[in-house]
Amino acid sequence: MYTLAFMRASERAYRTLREDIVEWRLLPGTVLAEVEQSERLGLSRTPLREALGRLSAEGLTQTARGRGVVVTDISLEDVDELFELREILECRAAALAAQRGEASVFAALHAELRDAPLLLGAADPTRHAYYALVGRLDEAIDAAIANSYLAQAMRSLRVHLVRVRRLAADDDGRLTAAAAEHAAIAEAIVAGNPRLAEAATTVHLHRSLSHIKATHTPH
Amino acid sequence: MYTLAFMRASERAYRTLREDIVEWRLLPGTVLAEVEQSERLGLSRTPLREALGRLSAEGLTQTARGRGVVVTDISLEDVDELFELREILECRAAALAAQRGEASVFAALHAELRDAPLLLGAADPTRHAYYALVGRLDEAIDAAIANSYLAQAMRSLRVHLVRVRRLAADDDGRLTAAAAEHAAIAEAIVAGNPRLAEAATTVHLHRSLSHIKATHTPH
DNA sequence: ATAAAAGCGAGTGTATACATAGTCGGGATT
DNA sequence: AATCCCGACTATGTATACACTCGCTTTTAT
Repeated sequence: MYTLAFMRASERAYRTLREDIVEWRLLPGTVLAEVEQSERLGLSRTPLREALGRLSAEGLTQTARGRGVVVTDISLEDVDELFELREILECRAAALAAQRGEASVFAALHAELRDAPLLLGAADPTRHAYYALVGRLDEAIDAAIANSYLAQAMRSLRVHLVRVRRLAADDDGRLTAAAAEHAAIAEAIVAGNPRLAEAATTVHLHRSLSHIKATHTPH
Repeated sequence: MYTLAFMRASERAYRTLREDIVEWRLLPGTVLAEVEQSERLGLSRTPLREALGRLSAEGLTQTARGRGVVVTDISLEDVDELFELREILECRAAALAAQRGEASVFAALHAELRDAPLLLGAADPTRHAYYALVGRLDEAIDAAIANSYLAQAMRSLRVHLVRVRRLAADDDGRLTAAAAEHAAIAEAIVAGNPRLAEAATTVHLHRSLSHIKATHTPH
C-alpha cells in the first residue's frame, strides 16, 4: 500500500474512499455527505469534493440530487454486464498481446503462475502475493497491446471487478484453478498465438463468472 | 445546443471548455491556467477546477504539474489506437443490437439514413441535421445493447472521435457514402443478423479511418 | 381529513483568502 | 563560458465563509 501521509489531500480522500467502497466497508446506498466525510478523513470540503467527483466519474458513486452522492449498488445484472464488456476487451487484448508482446516477459510470468499454488499455501488470508502476481500479468498485457485507450478502458473496468470479487468466496480451489487458467493465457501469448490467447481468456472469464454466480451471497 | 445560462457554473465551464477543445479552438499544448480561464468564462476557480478535473479524466487535457493543465495532443498513432478500440467496441455493440434491439426503432432510422443525402443538400455548412441523425443511431444502439458499462465505454470514446473528425475534410461525397454505410448497419440490425451487423460496422470503420488518413492535414 | 402552500433547516454550489510548491531568471562561482 | 544555487514570483492546493436550492415539516384552508 502507498503511504497516504505525503500526498495531496484530495488524492488521500480519493484512495481512502475508493478502498472503503471496493472493500465493502461503505455499502451501496450509503450517503457520502461532504461535511461528514471531510471531518471523518480530516480534511476540508474542497479536496473531498474533488475525490467524490472522481468516484462518480468512475461509477463507484452517483450523485442523488439534493441528497449528496451515494455509493452505487452492484446487482447480478451488473456483474453480467461487466463480464460482457470484460470479455470484449480482454479477449482482444490477449490476442493483441500475443501479436505484439515480448515473449520473454510473458515466459517469466508463465513460470511464476505455474508456481502460484505455492503462494496460496502461504499464511496470507488476503492472498496479497497471489493478487499482486495476477496484477502484474494485467500490467504486462496493458503494456504489450500498445494502445493507451484500450488499456485505459480495461483499467476503469478493473476497479469494479475488484469490487465484485469480494462478493464471491475466494477458496483455495478456485484460486488454484484460476492460476492455471492465467498460466494458459500467458503460455498462448508466449507462443505468439492470438486465437489461442483469446480462447484461453474466454475460458477463464466464463469460469470466473460461473464461480461468482455459484458462490454469490447477498450482503 | 443547451442553454448555458441556467446550469451550474462548473457544468457551464466543462461544456464550454470541452467544446472549445473538440472544435480545435483551443489547440493541443495550450495551457489552461486556472485564474486566466476562470476570468475568461466569468466564474471563480472552484467550479473551473471541477471542470478541468473532468476534462483530464476524459483525456482531453492532462495535468503538467507546476504549469497547470494543457490540452492533450492527438497524433496519427492516437487515431489508429482510437479506431482499434472503436472497432472492438462498436462491432460487438452492433452485433448485440441485432440480437437484442427493437427492429421497429432501427427500421425507422434506416429509412431516415437512406434519405440522408437530402440533409446534405441543405444549406447547413456544419451538417448539423446529418450528425444529429447519426448521433440518434448511436443512442439507439446504446439503448439496444442493454449494457450500461459498454455504452459508457463507447460514449467516452466518442468525445475523442468528434475531435478527430475535425481533422478530416467532411466533403459531401464522403458523408453520402458514410450515410449508406450507416444505413447498412441499421438494416443488418433490423434483420436481426449479428454477424452482418458486425461486418457492416467493420467496413464502415475501415473506410472512415482511410478517409481520415487520406485527407488529414496537420494543423 | 386531506391537500396545498409556506417556512425552516440541512447540505450542496460558489467565491475568496491563504498556504505551499514549483519554476524561471539572475547572479556568483568554478 | 557554463553550471549551480538562491530568491522571487506565479500558479496550484486547501480552507473557510456565504448564498442558494431542495427537501421536509408544519400549518392552514377547503
